[in-house]
Amino acid sequence: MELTERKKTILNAIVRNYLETGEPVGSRTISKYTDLNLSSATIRNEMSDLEEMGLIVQPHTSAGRIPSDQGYRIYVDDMLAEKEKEVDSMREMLLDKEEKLENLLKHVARQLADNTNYATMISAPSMSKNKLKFLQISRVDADHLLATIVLEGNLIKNKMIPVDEELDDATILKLNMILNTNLGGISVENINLGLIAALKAQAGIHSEIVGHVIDAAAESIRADEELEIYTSGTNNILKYPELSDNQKASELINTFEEKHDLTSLVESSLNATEHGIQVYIGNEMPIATMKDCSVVTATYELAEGMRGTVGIIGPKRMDYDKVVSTLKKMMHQLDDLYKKND
Amino acid sequence: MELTERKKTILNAIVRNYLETGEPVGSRTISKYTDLNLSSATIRNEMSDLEEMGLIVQPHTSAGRIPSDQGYRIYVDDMLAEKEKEVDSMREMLLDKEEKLENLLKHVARQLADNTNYATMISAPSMSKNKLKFLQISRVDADHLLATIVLEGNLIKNKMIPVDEELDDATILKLNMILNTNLGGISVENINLGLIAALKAQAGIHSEIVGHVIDAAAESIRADEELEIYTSGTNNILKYPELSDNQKASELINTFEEKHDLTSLVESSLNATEHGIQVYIGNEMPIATMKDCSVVTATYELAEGMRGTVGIIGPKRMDYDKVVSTLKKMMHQLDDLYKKND
DNA sequence: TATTAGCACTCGAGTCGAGTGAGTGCTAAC
DNA sequence: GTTAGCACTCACTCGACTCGAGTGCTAATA
Repeated sequence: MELTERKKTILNAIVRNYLETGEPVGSRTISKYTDLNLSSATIRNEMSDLEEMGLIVQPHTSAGRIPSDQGYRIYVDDMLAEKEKEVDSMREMLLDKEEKLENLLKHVARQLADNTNYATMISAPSMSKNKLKFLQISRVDADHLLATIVLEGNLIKNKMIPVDEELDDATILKLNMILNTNLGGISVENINLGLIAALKAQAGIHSEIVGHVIDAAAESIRADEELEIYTSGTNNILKYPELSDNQKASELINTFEEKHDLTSLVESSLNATEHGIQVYIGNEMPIATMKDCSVVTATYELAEGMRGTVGIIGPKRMDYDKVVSTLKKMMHQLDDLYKKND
Repeated sequence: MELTERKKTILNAIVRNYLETGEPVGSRTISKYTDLNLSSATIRNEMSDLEEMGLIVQPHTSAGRIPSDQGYRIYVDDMLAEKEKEVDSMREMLLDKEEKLENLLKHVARQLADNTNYATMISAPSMSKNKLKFLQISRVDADHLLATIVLEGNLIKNKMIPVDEELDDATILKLNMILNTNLGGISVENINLGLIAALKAQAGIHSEIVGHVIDAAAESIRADEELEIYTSGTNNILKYPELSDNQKASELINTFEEKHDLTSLVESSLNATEHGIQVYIGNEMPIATMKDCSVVTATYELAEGMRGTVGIIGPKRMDYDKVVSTLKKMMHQLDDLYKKND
């Protein structure tokens, strides 16, 4: 069966109405809601078709219809196409460019949650493509060295390295020289075994320490990779009856607190090459506990390769329109912020 | 009216029973539950007295009784006195001593949540009494210095310092010397204006940079002070009907996510000098959103002055007994961990 | 004097059935 | 192709009713 223009109009009307009320919507409502000037009976016929096409469903006989995941999908795709052109003004969000990255991210998450009344998440930018800018080893006490690693974008990592023998200043100086000349400007993912071997050869008897530093670099970056996700507005979930069922809500809240599961969403979103905004509806989601939710994600990029994901999580009947606008706005701000910052 | 031994037994029985079932408990139940061998009628008389004394309340006429905050208080105090002696074996919790502090704390929070089925929080240890161990300034690029600060216990802080003029190696070496000789071994709270002035004098034309480093030290430590609290098991709140009312649950979850409000609890607990364990019941709590909860807190100390708080948050009818045991056990482990580690 | 048995009373929770209304599908007429 | 009309479905509401756990009071008992 073909999805005629009229069917599309009716589907849109159903989705919109349902987004507002959260109640199944009936034929009579649509017959008044649209300017199609059709009687409820006609609408009923069309709705019957739409149901057959799998775009709407009836929770039970003699109830109105609600959109299926597929129905939402069509609505959302249309909306996104529409949004493409639209330049859109909304309440300015305040971002302070002087904040530490961590605080900035938390701030973004909170602002989005406050603006939308949904739960939000943001992942720290992935560092693996980021380049090493500065490395340094310092002697902290008799049996500890401190490795300090600065990445492009001035992100800093530290790692304590236990040592058996105390190193003298000259050795440390030499090691620092070796590290910086060989690794400066190299991206983390490009540090390969050959490079490591060459470094160790140069370090001579202290090759072990070089190994530690490299491990530290790799490890501390990878550790972050896994887990740095900030969330906000988790409690908003309880505002939507369809999610606040105890069992579901509990699982959702746990997903947000543990954060681990959210990484799959982040990855999925980062891998999607299309226009920044990505929408996952119900079962399209890579996370099982979220099958009753929708998520709108966007990808931001602070510097070459430093990309992260922002996501807004709500019920399937979330206000996609507003969420997409808000996200786009936020993305612009983040972009601006970085460009000025650099 | 006096709280006779018999009344106390009955009160205890009521509390215990209510902790288990969450239902108001009636006189007949108690008459069987205790070995007092009293008829329900006698119990009723006693209960009537207990109610008059404000230790139990009736949710409505013709319902059983439930403990009031005051009633819980008596029960808990008794229990704590009892626990004082008890050495207690329970399922070993796994703590890996090699973890980063942050991960260790998260781990502790999660373990406690898993073990108790309540929500948990842990504050990072307060640093202000901690001593500076090692300071260092490095030139990262033409217009940025990196200040690295290591505290006793090997906690590391970093701060980027923008500079106008590029400093030569000799100057940086000199500044590092000044910083380490003057500040090494000093606790953060003991850095006063006189000391700062002396430092700046020594630094000569680079006094501004010294000021920045000190600011960085103070600021980064204070910033942590405010906010480093980790939570786990927030979703457990929804397991208890008396808390999972939408409005209350939402506020609670928010308190846990924003974490800011939890600081008052941390402070209150740190200030209480008594035997490590502290119990807050209902309105005794410094946090308004938690007036239907109880919190059991414990204080841990990793090093001289580095004290933090662990808290377990549940409904007023939480299993105080188990919670206290679990907390004590955890505290021992943390203590052991540090002593071996050092 | 303390304890107990007995009884009337209260009140929340659950069950049942009738009534209501929003909604559908189908059919026949326009 | 559209519409009016009608029978039918089904969740929801609401009041009447029952049930049972629990209380307080009184009078009898040890």
